[in-house]
Amino acid sequence: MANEPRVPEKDVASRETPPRELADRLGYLLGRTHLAHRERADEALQPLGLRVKEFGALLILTKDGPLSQCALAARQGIDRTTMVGLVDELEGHGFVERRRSRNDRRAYELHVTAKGRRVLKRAIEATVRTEKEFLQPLSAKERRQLKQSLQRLLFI
Amino acid sequence: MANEPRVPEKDVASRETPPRELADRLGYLLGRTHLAHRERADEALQPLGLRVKEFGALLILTKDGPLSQCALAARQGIDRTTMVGLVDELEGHGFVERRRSRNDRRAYELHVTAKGRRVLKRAIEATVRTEKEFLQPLSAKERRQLKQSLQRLLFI
DNA sequence: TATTGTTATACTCTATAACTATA
DNA sequence: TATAGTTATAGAGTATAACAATA
Repeated sequence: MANEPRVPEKDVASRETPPRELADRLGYLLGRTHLAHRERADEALQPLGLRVKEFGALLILTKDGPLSQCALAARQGIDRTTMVGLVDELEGHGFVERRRSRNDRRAYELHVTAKGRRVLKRAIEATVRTEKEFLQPLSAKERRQLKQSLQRLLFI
Repeated sequence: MANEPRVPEKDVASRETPPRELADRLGYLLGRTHLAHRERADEALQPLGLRVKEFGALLILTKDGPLSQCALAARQGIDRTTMVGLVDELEGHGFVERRRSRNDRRAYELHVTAKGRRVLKRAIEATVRTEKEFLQPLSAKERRQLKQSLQRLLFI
């Protein structure tokens, strides 16, 4: 059975008075920035029938697919039992096809459909636009440095 | 009744292969960085009987208290029904006291105890240390710029 | 025996609705 | 009527345990 939550969340970013005591703590800044950005990204993806998690799955499958559900789950860092519902939803929208693998008949090969590729293209455009708008307050140089710093923190 | 979850989460930051397709997307970078940092912060706070949310509450109460539960909830951007359990936990540890307000006998005044102030001092030290370790890969200038950029994105 | 996909189940987090006591 | 705190409840998200089919 597919998950069908799709409930519009409250605007977390604007519903509270910013606590001055926390405004200089890295954890607070990261958390609030992440939340604010994800809200806008989900908003931009909603008309396409995607959320950020499904967008990520579609992106990975398109670049590196076909993959099994287990392999995809590992790539996204989620449990394989959670992946069932995620693929149900992608398949329900016609973005992905489950094909039994010839080599290993326990596993599926997840194939992105033509419709899936079309929606991914639009989703990429939408999220690139969101990112640009979100980074508006920063100069081009500051944007580059922000992303570089985050990458260094993650991948070093 | 107080919440007593306190379940050690999996190490989300290290359990997956970084998908190259996502490594340049702002949303992915913010999400992973936030998660990785919060894991370390929760780890550092756990011996003190705190998690990041309770740490924030204690911080706000110490700087701007006494506050009512509603006022504190508004400051933290959470629901007042959720605040009940949070204060239960803080009171259970002896970090905070509920005193009936004289002016408005429906409301409490939340007072930080001496024990609460002691633990907050240690919690601040622990999280400052965590932040420093986390930002290690960056130069002093890069750290300043990272936090400044995040603040600009949030508060402008 | 181990692994893939699946279901049932449970746990965490959080919010809504409804209650009480005060205002 | 409205608000502070509380409880019961429900929903969303995600994980663990157990199962069938296959390796």
